[in-house]
Amino acid sequence: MTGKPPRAPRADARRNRALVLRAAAEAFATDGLSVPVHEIARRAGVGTGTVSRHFPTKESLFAAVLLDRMAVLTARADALAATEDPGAAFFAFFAELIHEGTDHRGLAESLAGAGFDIESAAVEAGSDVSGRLHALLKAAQDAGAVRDGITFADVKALMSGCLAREVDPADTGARDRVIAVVRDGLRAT
Amino acid sequence: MTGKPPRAPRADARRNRALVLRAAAEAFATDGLSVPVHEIARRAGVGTGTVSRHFPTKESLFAAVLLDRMAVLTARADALAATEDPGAAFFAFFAELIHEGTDHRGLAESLAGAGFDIESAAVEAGSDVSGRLHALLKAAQDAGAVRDGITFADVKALMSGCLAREVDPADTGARDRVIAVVRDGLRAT
Amino acid sequence: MTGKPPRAPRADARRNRALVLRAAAEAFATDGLSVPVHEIARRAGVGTGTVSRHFPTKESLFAAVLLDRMAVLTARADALAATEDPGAAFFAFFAELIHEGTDHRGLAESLAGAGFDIESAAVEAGSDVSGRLHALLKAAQDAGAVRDGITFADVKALMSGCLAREVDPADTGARDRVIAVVRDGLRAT
Amino acid sequence: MTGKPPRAPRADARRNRALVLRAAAEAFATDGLSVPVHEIARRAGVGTGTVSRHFPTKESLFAAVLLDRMAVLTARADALAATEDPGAAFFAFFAELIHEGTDHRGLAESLAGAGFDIESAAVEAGSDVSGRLHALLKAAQDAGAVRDGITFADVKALMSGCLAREVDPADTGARDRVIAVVRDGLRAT
DNA sequence: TATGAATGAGGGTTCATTCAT
DNA sequence: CATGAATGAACCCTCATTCAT
Repeated sequence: MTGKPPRAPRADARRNRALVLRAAAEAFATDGLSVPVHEIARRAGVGTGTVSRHFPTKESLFAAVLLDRMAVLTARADALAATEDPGAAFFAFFAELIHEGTDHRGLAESLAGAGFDIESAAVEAGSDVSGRLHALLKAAQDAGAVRDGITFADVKALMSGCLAREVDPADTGARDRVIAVVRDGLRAT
Repeated sequence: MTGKPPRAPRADARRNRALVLRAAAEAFATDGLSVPVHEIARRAGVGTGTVSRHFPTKESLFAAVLLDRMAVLTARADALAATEDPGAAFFAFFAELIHEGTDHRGLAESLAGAGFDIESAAVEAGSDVSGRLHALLKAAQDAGAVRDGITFADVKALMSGCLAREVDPADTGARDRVIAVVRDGLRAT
Repeated sequence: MTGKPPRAPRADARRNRALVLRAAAEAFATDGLSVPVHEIARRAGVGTGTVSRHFPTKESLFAAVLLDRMAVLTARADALAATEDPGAAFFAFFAELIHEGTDHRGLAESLAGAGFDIESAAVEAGSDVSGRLHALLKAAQDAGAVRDGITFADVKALMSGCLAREVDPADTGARDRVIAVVRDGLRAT
Repeated sequence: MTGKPPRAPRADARRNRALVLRAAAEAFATDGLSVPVHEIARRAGVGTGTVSRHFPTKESLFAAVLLDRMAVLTARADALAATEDPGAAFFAFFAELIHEGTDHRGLAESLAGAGFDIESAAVEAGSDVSGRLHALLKAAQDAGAVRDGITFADVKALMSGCLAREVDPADTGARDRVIAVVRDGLRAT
């Protein structure tokens, strides 16, 4: 009678998946994309096979790590999109993305073109932080809060600059300073 | 006495060194830091052993590649430092660095923290593009052309943003647009 | 006394055993011995643990698959042994074995010495198709229908030739042609 | 002046290549296709990388092993083709192929369809033992020494039978007995 | 008893570096 | 000095088997 509909995943499987995801996020952030899968498994306290079961390839694991963060960010973007000031919304989301990515060496590497393609990772998983950012940008431009001519690609590049490792992760002031520079530069003249 | 006075390198050795350096610059730029040493040797038309002889490690080869470019840039910085407008000098050098690094995937990766540490590579080789940029920055700040509080690290981060692969290398306009944003953001308020 | 009298297996256990056996036969035949146990479980619609419970190792599963077919063949051999013409009986059984094994990639691989040892698999399970074939061979030789000197091992080798994948499974003619060659070659001179 | 024409391989490289080839032939023969590359390297007394350098994939190594033997056989076939009796030539070559393959478990597995595809391995390397056998077969059929209707595929299947591991490699008599059966069966009626 | 998640050894391959030629 | 073959650790991934649920 129960047939074979995809049953809910077992509790331990879910827990391990989460453990792996957390360990991977940390490992990618700390050591970059070149961290061995083996090391991720070790940190998660599981066997390498368990990692592979949940995430068939290393790339898919990275995609999942990004997705995990992105889910939160997507929601945040939607909330901001509903506020009154498009310019403020865009810049707030921009800053949030930066703070999110801070310390994440893997993310920075991916943005820089080393290792995996970040955009395809996001697409693969169906997330759309990019889309949200794009929309917020357009709204801000329509409202005159961001100078015309600036493209979405430009914004992404500037983002990657704010995420650069040159900015001391422990130094919140530095991060904010760089963000401020970009923000002021983006404002309409 | 006859021991080991640093004899002048043989002519063929010098030529090979140059061949390797050129091939490496191209390879790192095109394929990123993960390009095999073997491939660099192939492009240079020499054996892998020759590469290793001149540059004991892959990292030292990358450092040498950077250094090579840096030598040119250092001279350019000195010329700019002698001009009248410190602000213009700084921004010109900044833009020049960006254009220099454009298309250089290895450089972008290194800036993003993937692979080798760019600063230690520079230090190792004794070059001082960083020092020049630092000095130009300071002069510009003293002249009130760059807002106070901005640190050298901030500038490097913003540079890496301008070098991000998101900016289409073929699209000069895009590159300049991003540079303009950063420049305007850096200007004193 | 209440210890462990070999209780009759539960109905669902028996059914699952049969499901696994059928799926395994198909899988081994189609994909060869290297088919993953996981895949067999999937085809059977059971968990991998269920497969392992009934057949502790992959090899024992393969042995069981062979045994299953062998049971039918043993009966057939006994029927043929009761007929009048020993030569005809032997050759008929020989052909039957070939047709049985046709298309069975796993069987062919096993005969060729890849993967599992077929003889020990049969012995392990107590089946005796080999014994039947052996007996029929001896009778045929005694009747002068098969040349002397031919051993049982020779016959098995020739069988494996008739089962070779070079013979197009879809081409009944080819199969029969090869069988005919072996039959004529085996006949007394 | 010498430019860069493919220079003759170094002496040690040639020696190692030969060592690997010999070790591989032995290993494949003894242990079958599933023998680890690592084990082949161990037997050859070289590192695993050396094996990979000479033979980029395991399959290419197997192909080379076959090719090595095939080169000899091709020459032998050509010699036989020049003799007077096409029937004798065909059967002699057939027997030679069998003796060649005797004991070679890897070859038998490949013929049985496990592991690598033997035909494509041969083709890849440009050898054409198959072609030679085919030609000898046709000539023998034209001369009336082999019954009509028999195809090349039939012959290959029967060959694989003669190579079956059931035939004790140490028992030359057994091998010859099986070959005789096939030969007599193939003769025109 | 059934499940399927977990295990972890082992697979083939790559590549920076060394060293005999 | 130049060469490029040799090295072998390390990589990611597969899968037969075990065991908690």
